Amino acid sequence: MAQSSDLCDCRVIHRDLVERARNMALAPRLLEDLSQTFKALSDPSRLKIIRALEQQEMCVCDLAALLGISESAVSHQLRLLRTMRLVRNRRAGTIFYYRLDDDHVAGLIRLALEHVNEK
Amino acid sequence: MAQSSDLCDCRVIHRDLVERARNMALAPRLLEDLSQTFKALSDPSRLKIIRALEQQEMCVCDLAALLGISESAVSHQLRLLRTMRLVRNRRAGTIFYYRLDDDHVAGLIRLALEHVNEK
DNA sequence: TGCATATATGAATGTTTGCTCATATATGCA
DNA sequence: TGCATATATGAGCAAACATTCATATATGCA
Repeated sequence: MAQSSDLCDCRVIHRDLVERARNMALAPRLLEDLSQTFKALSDPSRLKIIRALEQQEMCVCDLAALLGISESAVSHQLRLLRTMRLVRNRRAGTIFYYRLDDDHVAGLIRLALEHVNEK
Repeated sequence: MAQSSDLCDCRVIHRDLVERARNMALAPRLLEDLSQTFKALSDPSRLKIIRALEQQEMCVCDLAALLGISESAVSHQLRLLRTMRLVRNRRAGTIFYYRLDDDHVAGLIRLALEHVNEK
């Protein structure tokens, strides 16, 4: 393992800053989860789904009608959102109703909207 | 324009819910900006950069040393982050120091970390 | 002015992603 | 049990992406 030997590169201007940042770096696993979470929010179709579920439970075929894409496509996206624990579902017969998993999701959308609107 | 004629599809189970969600949908432009913002946060390299800049200003070559990737790659990523107004820079001679653009960025990271940690 | 340094930009490339189509599963009801 | 409905899953493909390499720009200094 390159300990901090890779800091010996002459192109590093501020070693102390680099070292400090390195010490406070997130664990690789955490970093990966974080990026996957943001990635799940980075697609317009998935954002539309989340916005809709902020207001009400909806089933797969309703979401497909809302977005104007196939139910298969919606199902694929919902699986991804479920994997990231952004949405969850409940079964009612053959129908699955989806809703947001927790409050963080809506919070993230709200904060990002604030950022975008502040031009 | 398909008014609400596209709601006549027989696969729509709950027309009222679909209609309500449609009425509250985000403007296409806003939706696109939102997804681009999250996309900017969805890459591990860019997240490392942002985490580092949460603590201190840093220049391009320091960030390259920290991440272990080329300065060119860092520069490309910084341009993307600048475009999304997530970071900004100041010039000091030939060196550019980067920092976070506003408080929303750190807030988004904090919220997403809460979500990820709540297993 | 001319050279060195620090960063930016463009083209090229291997990888990832979102959708479609076809097929599988699982529940409800006759 | 057998068929219809609602959703899930897998393979395949075009588009988008992150990095590298080569080159361009711009500041500082001799």
